[in-house]
Amino acid sequence: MAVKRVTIKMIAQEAGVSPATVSRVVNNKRNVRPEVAERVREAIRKLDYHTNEVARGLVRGTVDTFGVVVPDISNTFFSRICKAIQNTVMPTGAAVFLHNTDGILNRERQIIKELASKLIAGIFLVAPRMPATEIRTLSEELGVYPVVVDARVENCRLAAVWVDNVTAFIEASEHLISKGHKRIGFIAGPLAVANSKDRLDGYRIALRNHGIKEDTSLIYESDFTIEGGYKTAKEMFRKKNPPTAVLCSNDLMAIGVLSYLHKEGVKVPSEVSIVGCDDIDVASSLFPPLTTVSQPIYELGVTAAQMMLQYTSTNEVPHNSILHAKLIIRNSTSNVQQRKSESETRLAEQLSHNAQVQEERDNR
Amino acid sequence: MAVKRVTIKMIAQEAGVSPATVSRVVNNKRNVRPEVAERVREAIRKLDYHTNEVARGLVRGTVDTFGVVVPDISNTFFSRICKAIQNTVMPTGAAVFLHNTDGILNRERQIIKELASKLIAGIFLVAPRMPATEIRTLSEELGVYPVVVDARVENCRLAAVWVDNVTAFIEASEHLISKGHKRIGFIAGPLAVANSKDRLDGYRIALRNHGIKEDTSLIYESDFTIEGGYKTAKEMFRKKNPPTAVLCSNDLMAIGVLSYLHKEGVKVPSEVSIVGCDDIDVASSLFPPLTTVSQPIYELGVTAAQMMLQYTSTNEVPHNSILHAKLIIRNSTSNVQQRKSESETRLAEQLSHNAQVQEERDNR
DNA sequence: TCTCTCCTTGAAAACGCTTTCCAAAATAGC
DNA sequence: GCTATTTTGGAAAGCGTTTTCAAGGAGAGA
Repeated sequence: MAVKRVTIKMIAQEAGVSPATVSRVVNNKRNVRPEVAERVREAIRKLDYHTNEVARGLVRGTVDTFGVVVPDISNTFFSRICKAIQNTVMPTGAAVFLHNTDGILNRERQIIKELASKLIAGIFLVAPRMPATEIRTLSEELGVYPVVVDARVENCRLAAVWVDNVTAFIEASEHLISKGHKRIGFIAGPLAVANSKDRLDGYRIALRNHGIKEDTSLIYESDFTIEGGYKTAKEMFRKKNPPTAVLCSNDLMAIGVLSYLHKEGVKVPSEVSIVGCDDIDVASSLFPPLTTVSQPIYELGVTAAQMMLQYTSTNEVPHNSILHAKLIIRNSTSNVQQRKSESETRLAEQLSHNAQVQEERDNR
Repeated sequence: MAVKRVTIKMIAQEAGVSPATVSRVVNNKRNVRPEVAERVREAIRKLDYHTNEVARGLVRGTVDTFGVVVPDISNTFFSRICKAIQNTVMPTGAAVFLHNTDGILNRERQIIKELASKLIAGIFLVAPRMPATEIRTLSEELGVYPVVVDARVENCRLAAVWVDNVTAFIEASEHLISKGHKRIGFIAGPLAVANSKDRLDGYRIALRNHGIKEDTSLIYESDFTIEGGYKTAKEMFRKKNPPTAVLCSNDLMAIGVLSYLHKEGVKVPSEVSIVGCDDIDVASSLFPPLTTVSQPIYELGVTAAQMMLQYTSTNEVPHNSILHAKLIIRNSTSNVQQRKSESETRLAEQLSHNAQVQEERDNR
C-alpha cells in the first residue's frame, strides 16, 4: 500500500528553511528563532506531517517502544498488568509490543531477541521460569532495559517488582485457622514458579506458627486453571478425612473447587470454606462471593512502568518494589463446622460414591 | 544502553563478501553460490547477527508489524481476540503493537495515526463506534491495511469479520420461548454499538415471530459490566410483574443479574431463567452453569489475522467473513414456573421489600 | 577461438531522519 | 569601531538495510 508520505524535506521547503531546522523544531531544541519555529509549525500543521518513527529510530539507535512479554494474555491477571503498563507508558508517547509465550522458556528467549532487533528501549518480562541471571546477561548483550514483573528477584542488579506472597498467604491461612480450621487443603500453582512456592511457604509457616502439623496429603500441585482446580478438588475430597477448608493459589482454581463442591452438593462455606487469590473481576459475584487474597495487579503494572521510565531516563537500575496483597473477606469462609468423626466419614463416603457413579456414567 | 550491534557490514567482512551478498543470503534471494551462502551463514552464526528491523523498515517503507486496537484489553473478550491474532500472525515473523482505547473515538484516531508513523503494515480494529467510511479514508491516507473485527461492515470495500448476532439472539430467545417464557427481560449493551443493536433486534424478531407482544418496560440498556447487570436487574425486578427470564447481551451482565438474584434469594433457574452471551471461561463454572450464546471469539481473531495476511500479500480487499454463534444450554434456564398471578405479585413485592430494606441499610 | 547468454557479485544510491560541524549573523565587551 | 562571543541555520555525514546497475566469469553454440 504505497502512499506518498510527508517528509521533513517537504516541510523544510514549505517553511523556507532547512531540514535541520525543522528537526530542531520538532524535537524542541533551542537555537531556533521563535518566528521561524512558528513558520515551521504552521507548515507541519498544513501538510499534516508526522515524523517517521522508523527513520528516527534508525539514527537514534533506539525506538520509543517497549516490549511486554507475558505467558498468556487471555488470562485476566496478565491482561490487567498489560493494561496498567499501557496506560502508564502511553502519555510519554511510547508504544508497546505485546507477546504471548505460553510460558515456554525457549519462546521467551526467542521473543526477547526479536524485540531487540526492533530496537525497542525496554522490555517488561513476566516470565516466572526464566532465571534472573539469564535475564540480565541477555538484556545486557542486547542492549535492552529489562524490568521483571511479578517475580521475586533479589540481589541481582535487576529491576523487579513483585508481591509479598509469603506474608499474604500467612495471613490467608491464619484467617482460616482463626475460624477453627485445622485441616486446610492447599492447592498450589506449578511449583516451578517462585510465586507458587512462596504461597505454599506462607501456608506452611502459618500452620507451624499455630502448632498444626502439616499433612502432605492435603497439599496438591495444580496449574492455575479452573479445570485444574476442579480435578484437584475431586481428588482431594474423594479421600478419607477431607479438609474443612481449601486455600487456593489463585481464584481460577478456587472457582474450579467451588464448582466441584456445588456439583456434589457440598455447601460452601458451611461445610467447606474456600479462599482464593488474585481477586479477579468475578470473584465478588460468585456464589458465595469468594474470600480471596487481593493482588495489587494493576499497581504491579503501574509500578513496573514507572520503574522502566526511570530506568531508561537515568540509566540506573531502579530499586526493587515489593507490593502487598490484602485479604478480602467475603462469604466463602466461615467457622469450621463441628463434624463428628462419623459424619466426616459420611462426607467422604458420599463424595466417593458420587464420583464412582459419575465415572460409570462417563464410561458409557 | 549503548551496545555495539553486529551489522551486515561486519558479516560481509567476516565472510569476505559485500554487504549486498549478505543481504541476499539473509533474505533467501537466489543468485548466490551455495558455498558463498554457506560461508555467510557461518559468519552470521559466529557473530550472532540479527537483522536490524528498523533499518530494513526504513528502506522497505514498511515494517513487518501489525497494530491491534481494542477498547479494553483487560476484558477477556478482547484479550482472547488479541491472543488469537498473535498466535496466527507470529509464525510469519510479524509482531503486534497493542493499544487500548477505552472505546474513546478520539483516542482511536490518535492511535491509528501513531501506528502509521511507525510504518506498520496493517491494523486490526476493534472499534465499534468508529464509522466504516472514516476507517477506510483514514487507512487509505495513512497507507495501512485495515481489518475490522467484530463489527458488521457491509458494502464498504473494507475487510471485516463479525458474528451473526441477529440469528444468534433469535435462537437464544426461541430457546426461552420454547420453555414457555413469555415475559423475557432483555439487557442490552450500549446501543451505540452495532452489535448491541443486532442482539436486541434478534430478540425482537423472535418475539414477533412467536406472537409475543413486545413490552418496552422489559428492555434495558446497560454497559457490558457485572455492575451494570447487577444494577439493571435491581431495577428490573423491583417493578411489578417482573420477567420470568432474562436475556443478557453478554456474560458479565448475566453474572451481575445472577449475583443480584442470589442475593435476593430468587432461585435460578426455577424462578427465573438467565441467558448470557460470549461463553467466557467462568460461564460453565457458575452456579448454576450459565446458558449462553457462545461467541467464536478465538476464531474471530484467527479469521481476522488470516484475512490480514491475505490482504497484505495480495493487496486485494478480502471478502468479509461472517461467523456463527452457538447456543450452549446449561442449567441457568428451565421451563417457566407456572406463577399464579398472585404469586407473581408476591415475588415483586418481596423483591421490592428487600430492596427497601437494603436501601435503608445503605443509608445508615 | 570467439561471441552471446546467463549467473554471480560488488559498488553505490537510496530510505527519512538526526546530529555534528561550520559559517554567517547578531550581540556584547572594551 | 573593533574584536570576542553567542545565536542561528545550512550542508553534509551518517544510521543499517535493500535494490539497482553494471561488471566480470563461466558455459554454450558457432
